[in-house]
Amino acid sequence: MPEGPEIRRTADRLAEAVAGRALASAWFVFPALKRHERTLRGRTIEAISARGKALLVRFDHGWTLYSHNQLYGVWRVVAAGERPDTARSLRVALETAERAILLYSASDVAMWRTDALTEHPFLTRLGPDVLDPKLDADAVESRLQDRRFAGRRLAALLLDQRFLAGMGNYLRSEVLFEAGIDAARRPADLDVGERRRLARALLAVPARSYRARGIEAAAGMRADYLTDTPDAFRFHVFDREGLPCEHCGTPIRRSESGGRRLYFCPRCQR
DNA sequence: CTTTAAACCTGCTGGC
DNA sequence: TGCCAGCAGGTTTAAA
Repeated sequence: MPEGPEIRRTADRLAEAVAGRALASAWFVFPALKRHERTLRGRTIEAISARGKALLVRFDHGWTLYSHNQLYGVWRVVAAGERPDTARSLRVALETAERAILLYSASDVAMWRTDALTEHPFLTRLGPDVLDPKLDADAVESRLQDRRFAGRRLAALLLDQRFLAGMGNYLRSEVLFEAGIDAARRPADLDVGERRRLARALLAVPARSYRARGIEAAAGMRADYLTDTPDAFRFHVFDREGLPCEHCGTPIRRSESGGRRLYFCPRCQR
């Protein structure tokens, strides 16, 4: 689901189940995609990957399926022929001989030719993926100094997928806390040390979340991320309003920015 | 240009 | 139990 680490984990899980396999059938609820059902039959799923919060399924005939889960989309892996009893609405079903991958609830789904000059319009606007292992702190630092981004408040910038794809709302709070920087600051106003700390946190926090299997290791949605499973990603500020900061003991505060929840330590973040 | 507010997609939770 | 409002980890659009 939602942020970059969770989407990438989903891609891993789907790839493990069906990548390299031939499709026995394909089904779409969307009228615009119906015509692909026939052409996909017998095609091989070459790869399943994530780019930011977009999930991509590449087929061997030069087409790629794009899906965006927004807040509610869910990909599931089931045995071939199985259709779990759920209130969610099924949107896509890709079935191999042994297993099927099912997309529920998402409405932002498209197919496009992978070798076409025009990429999916959403992808062309994305910045580098925060989870890309080739992305290093130097690159993030120089991006912070890019004049497209340097004058913007970090609160808004860290959610902007054109800056870094895959960032999201819980990561925003956690990255700023890790860097010790207030969300109202702008990249242009940071000193060298602060900029360095922010660049490192922008890479380290999402990577840590990904390694911990994101915030839904336990498999569901809300509530699950509050339970302290040993290998789960642990929040330091997000969803911790009123609890003491682990560094200084000051109560964590909650505010709103861009209509989204923002949590921070008023003392540690300057 | 940036920021803000509202709308939209859908599902879950809590209160009455 | 059932209904409804409110909220949600996202994004787009229009207005300020």
